[in-house]
Amino acid sequence: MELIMVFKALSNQTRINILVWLKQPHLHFPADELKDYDPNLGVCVSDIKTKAGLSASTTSDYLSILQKCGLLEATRVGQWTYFKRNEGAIETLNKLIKKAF
Amino acid sequence: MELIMVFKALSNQTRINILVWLKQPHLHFPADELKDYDPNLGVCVSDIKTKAGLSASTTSDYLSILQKCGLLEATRVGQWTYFKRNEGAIETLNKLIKKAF
DNA sequence: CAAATATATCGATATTTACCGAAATTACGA
DNA sequence: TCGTAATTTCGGTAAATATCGATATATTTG
Repeated sequence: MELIMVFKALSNQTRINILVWLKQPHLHFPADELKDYDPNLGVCVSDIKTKAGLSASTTSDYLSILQKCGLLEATRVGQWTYFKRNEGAIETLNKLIKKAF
Repeated sequence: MELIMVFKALSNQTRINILVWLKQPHLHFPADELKDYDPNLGVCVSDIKTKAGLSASTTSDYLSILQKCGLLEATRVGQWTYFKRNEGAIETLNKLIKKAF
């Protein structure tokens, strides 16, 4: 995990929000608004797009940025891509930050 | 402390380095290369500039960015400005990150 | 297979950031 | 008070990031 990549990923309010929303999906994505949700897989791109109020392309970009630095994991199921937090990586990040700083 | 400001400040390798260097100044700024060092005040801009290999203006910019988001503290003594880590803020940051993510 | 849906990728433009050198500011010392 | 040193501020240019719409790629379904 590249600390600087993580910090770049997190220097955008929407990307911070996505990480927070995905901590408790049921809280931030009301069930009746969710097109698709599987606790094991996470939330699909469209639902995050709607919540963030961004275009599909930007949303896809953001999720990809968060994934590439390790904070999110993606699972493709049919036409959907579900994203969820990589809790292990987030814990590692906390330790890294505590150690480095 | 604005989390996003901190992340922006840290999305630059040199600024990350500065924070790490200032954790143990004696280790990263050999005594015989230090123009000025006071454990209570920190390290002066010129010494950080030399270590970072950047221009004076960029170094000043970077230090100011780190200071504005709360990670560093500055003390002006005569013609020198000494910078040191704000350990309290860094601890707060760790807690904030742990809580938010 | 054709149409529809979800997502990803590809330019394109606007904004932000990275850095620099020059100039301004402040402090010191002869 | 003049010259020198340390730092900051001020433009300026180059590179990176933000964000979009259009297009491309899968996948599902009629």
